[in-house]
Amino acid sequence: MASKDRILRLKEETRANILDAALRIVKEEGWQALSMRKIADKIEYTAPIIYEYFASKEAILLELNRQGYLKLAKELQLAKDDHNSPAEQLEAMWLAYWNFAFANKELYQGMFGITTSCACEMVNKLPEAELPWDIITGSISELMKIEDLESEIICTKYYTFWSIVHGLVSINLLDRGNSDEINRQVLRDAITGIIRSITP
Amino acid sequence: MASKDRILRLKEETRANILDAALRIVKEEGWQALSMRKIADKIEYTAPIIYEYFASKEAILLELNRQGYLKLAKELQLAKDDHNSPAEQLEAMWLAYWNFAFANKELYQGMFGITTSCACEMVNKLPEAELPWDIITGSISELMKIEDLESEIICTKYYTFWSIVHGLVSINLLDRGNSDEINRQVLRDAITGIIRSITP
DNA sequence: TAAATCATTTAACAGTGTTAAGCAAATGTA
DNA sequence: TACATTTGCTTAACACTGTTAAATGATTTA
Repeated sequence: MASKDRILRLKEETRANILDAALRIVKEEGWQALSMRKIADKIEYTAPIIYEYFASKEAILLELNRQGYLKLAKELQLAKDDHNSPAEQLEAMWLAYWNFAFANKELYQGMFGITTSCACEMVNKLPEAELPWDIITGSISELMKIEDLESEIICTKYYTFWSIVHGLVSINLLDRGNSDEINRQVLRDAITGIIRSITP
Repeated sequence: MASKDRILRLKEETRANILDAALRIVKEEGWQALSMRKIADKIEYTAPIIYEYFASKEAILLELNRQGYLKLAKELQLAKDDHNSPAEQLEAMWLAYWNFAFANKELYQGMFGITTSCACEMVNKLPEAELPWDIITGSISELMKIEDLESEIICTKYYTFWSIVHGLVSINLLDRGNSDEINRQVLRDAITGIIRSITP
């Protein structure tokens, strides 16, 4: 009886190992270099065994992204909890978003890269309460004193925020035109600018 | 003697055909589906012939991107020429940028997609006068009454502009959270906001 | 007409994701 | 203990990828 548990635990472990190996390869050699056989090598198995844990390579990428969204949500929540006023919360959250992107470059590329079009579908499959979207719009609606989280105005403001931060992030991920500090300042200016513009 | 010319002309033509076929495949089936054999099929040759015209698949992608940058620059210049004041020029140019992105979705993805890291290196290999960068910073420096196009302040403002527009574009390319009109309005607001903030 | 060059194709290599078949060890059953 | 069954894992294979070398057949040159 208990051996069943042990086996299940082992299975869960190799599943985690697969994901871990995949992410390690991506960090070392980039998304392009990720292959099933390389993953298998890293966990000291042969390739077909992976299909016992994931239906396809795509499924592995999807799961990595899912974990990325959860991780991002967790860090946003952490940043939010550190502050009381919605304005401070928003600033802290978008800075946390920025930090997440650079601390997890490859993950972020997978999650929000233009070519990986799964981002949208993926986001919708996550547990609602833990979505980055909800955590942030909460503060926006509080700041604007609008109850309905799904209202058009909240949605628009959220997208404005997201666009600016994501734009800065992605341009820095591919070009790094300015120094870190300058870009951080641009980010800060943009964020406080929007916050001011939506503060009643 | 003249036959040499004819042959050269034919060669130039098939080179263009290769690029054309590649872009058509990408538009029909996405970047992921692009393969040498498919290109060869479309131009009614076999795959190895492509290597007479391009060193590798990567080289084809690079050339497609190059053409994309030139096309974008041309449209920016066109938009610029339609207006006199630098403020109007900037608004028109960023709207043209936005329109280019959606009229050439796949091309834009290739040019500025996070995962395709060639964007930065590519841009630097283009004839200077025709770079998007130069066309836009010209108007910024005129508006701010600063001579030096390479000065830090101009550079920063350019990146601020670019980040916001690119952010809006790329999020709309993967999510389309709002309607077209709303996003266009967000874009307009953002652009006029920055223009106002840098107008002396 | 013979030689040389050119354009193009076929065949092949190493790699990819994925599936099916096989094997060998562990487990369940009598 | 002996047999049957399931499990874990590997080998072999398929269709595809980018790319290269060799072979072929047509065209130009001498």
